Amino acid sequence: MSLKYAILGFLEMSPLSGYDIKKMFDASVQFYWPATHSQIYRTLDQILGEGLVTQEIVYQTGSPNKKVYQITEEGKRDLRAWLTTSQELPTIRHKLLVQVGLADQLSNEEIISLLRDYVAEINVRLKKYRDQEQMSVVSNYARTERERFLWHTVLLNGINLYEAELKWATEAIQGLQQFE
Amino acid sequence: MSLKYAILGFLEMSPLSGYDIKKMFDASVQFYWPATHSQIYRTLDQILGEGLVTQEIVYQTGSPNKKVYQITEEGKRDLRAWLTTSQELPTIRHKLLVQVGLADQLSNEEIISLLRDYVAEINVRLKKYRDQEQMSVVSNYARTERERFLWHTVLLNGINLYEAELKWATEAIQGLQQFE
DNA sequence: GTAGTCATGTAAGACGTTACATGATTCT
DNA sequence: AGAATCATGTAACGTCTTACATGACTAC
Repeated sequence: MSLKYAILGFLEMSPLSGYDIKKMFDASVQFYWPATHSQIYRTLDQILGEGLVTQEIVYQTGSPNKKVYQITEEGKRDLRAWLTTSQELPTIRHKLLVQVGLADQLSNEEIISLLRDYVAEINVRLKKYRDQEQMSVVSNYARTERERFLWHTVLLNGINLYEAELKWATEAIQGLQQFE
Repeated sequence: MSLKYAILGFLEMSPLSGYDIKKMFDASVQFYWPATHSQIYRTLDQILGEGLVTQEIVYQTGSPNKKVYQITEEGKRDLRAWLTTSQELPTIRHKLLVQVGLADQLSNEEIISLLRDYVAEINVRLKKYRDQEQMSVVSNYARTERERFLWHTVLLNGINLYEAELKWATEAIQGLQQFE
């Protein structure tokens, strides 16, 4: 149930509709906490039931009506409690590693092809991270210098991680060549 | 459905019971593809129905009877097809990063405490990886030099990854100190 | 005696993905 | 004419986790 807290975290900055929240996910936490709109709408219903948010229907002409959510005092307390609780290490389900571990029945070319595809996808991902860094999507929301620093720290994590993967993959390709 | 292929991969090395498979998961892929026994038994039932494995009941005295599974030709074909298919980048759901992104409402001490706990858990994890490297659990199963290399490559991935995380976390702690 | 290993399973619930469904407005 | 944006939702399905359930044997 971290989706719940990510949503509460955004609502703590300002009241938002489900649609707005989805956009904020895509513009920021997308890569380390993806969420679909169905998930978001369901979770909003749930936390509304728990009294962590209130809902206000905004009638619009030209665009569809929307439901704007606001965090309650109870929601803030709940969020704060979660934010100060240490979490367990993330579990990564890494298909490529499963493949590499079982790959002795493949040819070198086949394994290298898997690794090269991985490298290519990582480069795409890294570019997205660097674009985010440039555009500073997040700066629009960040209210303090410290908050900007925190978001930047989060971004750096992704860049570091994928650079480490890149290094690993190229070394693996090189190492494989001894089995020609 | 990668669990299915991880299981087929193990069965490709030798016939095994569900219990054996669970032990092999824990001794090798544990950190990048965890699985519980309920998941494994259900998946075995499923792939038995698909004709990818055959089942033989081994009656024992002293220990409970067991069901030993063997991969079929169809299973081997299916496995091979999956092994040569490029997978999408793994999605990591990283709670700590969600917390850090929303952490501006916390004090420096509170954030640093989160990061320190993270560092501590990573050190535990790294130790497990290094033990695996020493004990070479996998060497017992590896039939060729190349297979040993592949398993080692997989292990290295984890070590690289967590070392990158360690570096990131210590830098984050340092960076935070400018907001005293 | 009590904890651990061997060995299997079921059931409920939490969480996530994909597809289906609608409909006005605006931009190209 | 077609695509994108705004805006919400439901339903089915797939996957994963946790708890419940049993029972003999072995080692301390």
